[in-house]
Amino acid sequence: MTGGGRFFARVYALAARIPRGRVTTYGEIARMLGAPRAARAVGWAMHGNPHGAKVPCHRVVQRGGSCSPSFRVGDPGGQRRLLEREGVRFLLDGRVDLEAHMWQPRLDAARRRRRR
DNA sequence: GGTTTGACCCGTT
DNA sequence: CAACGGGCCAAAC
Repeated sequence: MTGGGRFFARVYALAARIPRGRVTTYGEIARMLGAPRAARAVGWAMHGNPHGAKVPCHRVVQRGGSCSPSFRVGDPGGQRRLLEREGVRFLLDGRVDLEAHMWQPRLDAARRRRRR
């Protein structure tokens, strides 16, 4: 509501909730926040991410599953390496298999309940 | 308080 | 399939 840049805070909070080995898209985050057109703003929040490693921004990819074009962690393809390290599988095109790794809070919660 | 920017998304060429 | 342009939104300058 009111005030201010709660938007960023919400983006960070949501991104921080992304489980390991799971990914989501900027647009999806925007949608969860109630602003389906604010994908750009989400990317911006990540750009100014003050929380550092607290917010796994590397788990946020583009809609098609491709890694962010300007994502630099010091090494080219660093994001992919990080994701692969978490067990995320990549397609031959170099894109994340969203079908398999798209973060779905609902399913994740259910999965936890089953202790999967 | 208007202008610029930016780690996006989608339709068209 | 790659390139281009327009739209949308929220912060920084």
